[in-house]
Amino acid sequence: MGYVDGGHLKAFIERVEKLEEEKRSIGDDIKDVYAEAKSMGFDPGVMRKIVSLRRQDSGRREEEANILELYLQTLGMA
Amino acid sequence: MGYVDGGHLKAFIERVEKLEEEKRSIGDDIKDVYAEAKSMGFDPGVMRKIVSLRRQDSGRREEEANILELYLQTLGMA
Amino acid sequence: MGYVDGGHLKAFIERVEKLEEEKRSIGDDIKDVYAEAKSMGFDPGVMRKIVSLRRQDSGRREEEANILELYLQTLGMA
Amino acid sequence: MGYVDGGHLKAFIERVEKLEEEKRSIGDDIKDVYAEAKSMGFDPGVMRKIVSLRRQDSGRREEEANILELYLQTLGMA
DNA sequence: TCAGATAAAATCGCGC
DNA sequence: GCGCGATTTTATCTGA
Repeated sequence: MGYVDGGHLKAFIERVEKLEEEKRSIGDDIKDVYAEAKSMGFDPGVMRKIVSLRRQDSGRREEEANILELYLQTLGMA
Repeated sequence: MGYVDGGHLKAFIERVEKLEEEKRSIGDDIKDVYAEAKSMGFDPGVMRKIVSLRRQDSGRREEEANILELYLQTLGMA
Repeated sequence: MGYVDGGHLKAFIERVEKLEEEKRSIGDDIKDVYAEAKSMGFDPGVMRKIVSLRRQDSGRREEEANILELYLQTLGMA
Repeated sequence: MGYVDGGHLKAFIERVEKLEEEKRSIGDDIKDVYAEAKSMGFDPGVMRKIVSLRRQDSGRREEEANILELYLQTLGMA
């Protein structure tokens, strides 16, 4: 122990950093969309709520599917 | 008063949702990189710390470190 | 700058640590409840899902109230 | 098969929810302490770091710090 | 600039 | 012991 393959480590770190940069860039794009919408008279706060509610909806649907499956498993095990 | 252009609103919402989906996808890619690194013997926890350290603006980091140092000394922990 | 009231700082830190200890203790109590339920034949996984869904429900109700208020404000401003 | 004792289940769920409510309440208390400290001129961010440092098991902290150091040296960042 | 809300990151704990 | 998911904590962002 004590040896580290610096070349590989560096490559991994840089891949992560590149991906994080892309992610940040998309985050900026999202902000731009809200700004553009706002400039056209839409309320960004309301828009964010809508997006959030729609996200929760799909999340909840998934959860419900999961719990259904769990119930079936539980019954199947009994 | 009270009129909302639903067509434009819908388009904006969908653009945001598409971008958020891409963002999530990149997040998954990042997880994959860490997993791959781990499978080669690297410690993902430490790698994350490195990425985090590099991400922080060094100026602010030093500033905060100084305050922390001061507090620790005050508490007799340094 | 450079002076820190160590007495007050220490007191605050200790208050936080005491509260965190209580929080951890309650977390343990929760685990105990699940364990007890499991010993009586209930499925902890299913129970957690139920608790989670009920929590989401109240959260969603709040969010819907928020968005309603936002809409009203938006209309009131128009 | 398929029978569930709803009375007991409901009781367990409610015990969990009550405990979770208490936990949330203590979380709020902690936030209050930080707010009060801030109002007296302390830096909450730094205070959180101190609490975090004290919480960490020092043995494990040293272990991880060593690996981090090794990686940083390998990358030429140390 | 600050508080409050939102989202991201790190950590923790469970089940497999 | 490992991955996965939930929780918690941190950081960012928005609006006052």
